[in-house]
Amino acid sequence: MNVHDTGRVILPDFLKSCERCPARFGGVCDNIDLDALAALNRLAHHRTYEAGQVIFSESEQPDFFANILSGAVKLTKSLADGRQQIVGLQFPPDFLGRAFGQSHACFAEAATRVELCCYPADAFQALLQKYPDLEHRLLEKTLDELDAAREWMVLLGRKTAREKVASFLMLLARRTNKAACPACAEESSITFTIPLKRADIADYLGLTIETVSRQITHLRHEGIIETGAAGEVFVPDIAALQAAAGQTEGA
Amino acid sequence: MNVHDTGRVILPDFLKSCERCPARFGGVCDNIDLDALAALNRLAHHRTYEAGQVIFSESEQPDFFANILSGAVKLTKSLADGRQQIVGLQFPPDFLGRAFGQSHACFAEAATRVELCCYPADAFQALLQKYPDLEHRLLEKTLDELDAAREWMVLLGRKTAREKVASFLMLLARRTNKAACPACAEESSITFTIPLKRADIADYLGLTIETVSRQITHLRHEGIIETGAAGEVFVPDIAALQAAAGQTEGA
DNA sequence: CGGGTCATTGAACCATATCAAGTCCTGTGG
DNA sequence: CCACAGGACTTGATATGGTTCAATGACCCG
Repeated sequence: MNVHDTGRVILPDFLKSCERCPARFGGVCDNIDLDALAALNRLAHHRTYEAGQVIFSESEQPDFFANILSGAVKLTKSLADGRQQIVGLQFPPDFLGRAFGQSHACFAEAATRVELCCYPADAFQALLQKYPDLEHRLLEKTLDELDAAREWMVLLGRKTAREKVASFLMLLARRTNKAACPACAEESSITFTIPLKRADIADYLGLTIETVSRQITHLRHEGIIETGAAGEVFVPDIAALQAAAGQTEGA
Repeated sequence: MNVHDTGRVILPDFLKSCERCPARFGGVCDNIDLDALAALNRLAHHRTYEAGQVIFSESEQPDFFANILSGAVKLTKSLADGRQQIVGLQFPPDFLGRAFGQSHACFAEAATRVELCCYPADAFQALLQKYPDLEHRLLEKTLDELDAAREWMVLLGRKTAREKVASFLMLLARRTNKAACPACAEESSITFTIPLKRADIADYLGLTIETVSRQITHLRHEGIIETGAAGEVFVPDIAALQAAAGQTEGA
């Protein structure tokens, strides 16, 4: 993960729209020089997708890249017979799209209502070339995603259903609150909302919806989580959930 | 994947040692400007590891990065109780190491005898800053690895044991021969050697050694592969193996 | 109230794990 | 040349976690 130090910089007036941007800290546009930011700003246009809408599809040539401003995006890949796997779940301030590729190699779909800050593909790639700072940020973010993907490979290959579900809840606890409130990382309890249907969770964890449902029920009976309406989850003791998730040795 | 166009450039004398390097095409040092290449060349020193030797370990701060010149490297992560998952299998001309990180987030071990072309970490990162070309190449390679990791997530989460083993063999067929002979991609049959023990294959595929063994036997009985001594595999009809591997929709 | 989607629960089944021999290969020493 | 020891792999029998199939329940919206 990256240290953000642009917070100190006061943006000039014409970058007002970036000042309060949810992707301001941690996005590709964070911690780059002002010229680059200004150029990006000129390129940007916002777009909104409703839950379930396709953002781009596999094998389609990228025509734009984007920062996620709000909501959650599923990246999925499927086998010829329809089996699906979610290969990435993205939240603000993640970057969306595969630079320098013939195609995004996967399918992106809004899991909830999603707001994006979009850049036309060609122009963005030109900026990457012009501003090494920007390319550096993209590299950092790509490396972080690679780390996350590998962490998930451990989950998919070696964890039990219970550990998978617990890990998924831990991920949400971390991702959906870090942005909102970096300080509350210290809290020992937490509340958040699951932005996915059971079918999506199953596709993310390499399980079936029935197994996901059973494991959630099981965690509830154990007192590790409490559930409310509309996918609300309360975790009284994060450490207990963490333990149920099984830890990777390094961490 | 990237197009290599440096082939046309004739290297000056003092870069002789790079001229015949197995990482010359496709490595981080491919397709960068001559100054950058010369700087890398000055930094580089070769190192050899025997099969089974640890190259670096998780949580250790990176002190060098490297190109793989020959052999195969396993990147593994494990859970606290010892369950293991191989999260990356690297061949020439792959890049080894996590730039800009507090730690490599995984454990690297030589799967076979391995030759590396190593760069001291600090100096290499300084070059990344100095030569955007080089950083660009690293970004491209990182993006390719992310694609590969996601492809593998589909395998881990959604493929059957038979498909997993067939996919693994396809991977070897592609990786161990592409470098050696780009042209033979067109052949319909192929021979290669499995550079891993059953235990490693199992850790790569999220299976047990017994299951791996049974599936290999099964593929042999079906006539999809023939096996010789020392892990040699002959695939009479690549398309048949490809079919057994299950295809991801886009491909 | 009725029809749809989504989630939960139960029962039976099956793919893969687990446990336990056995076999093959290779190198070593007599 | 044979005996044999150890590791890697294979094969078999059994167990089980997770899937599959089927029914039911909860909620929403018109």
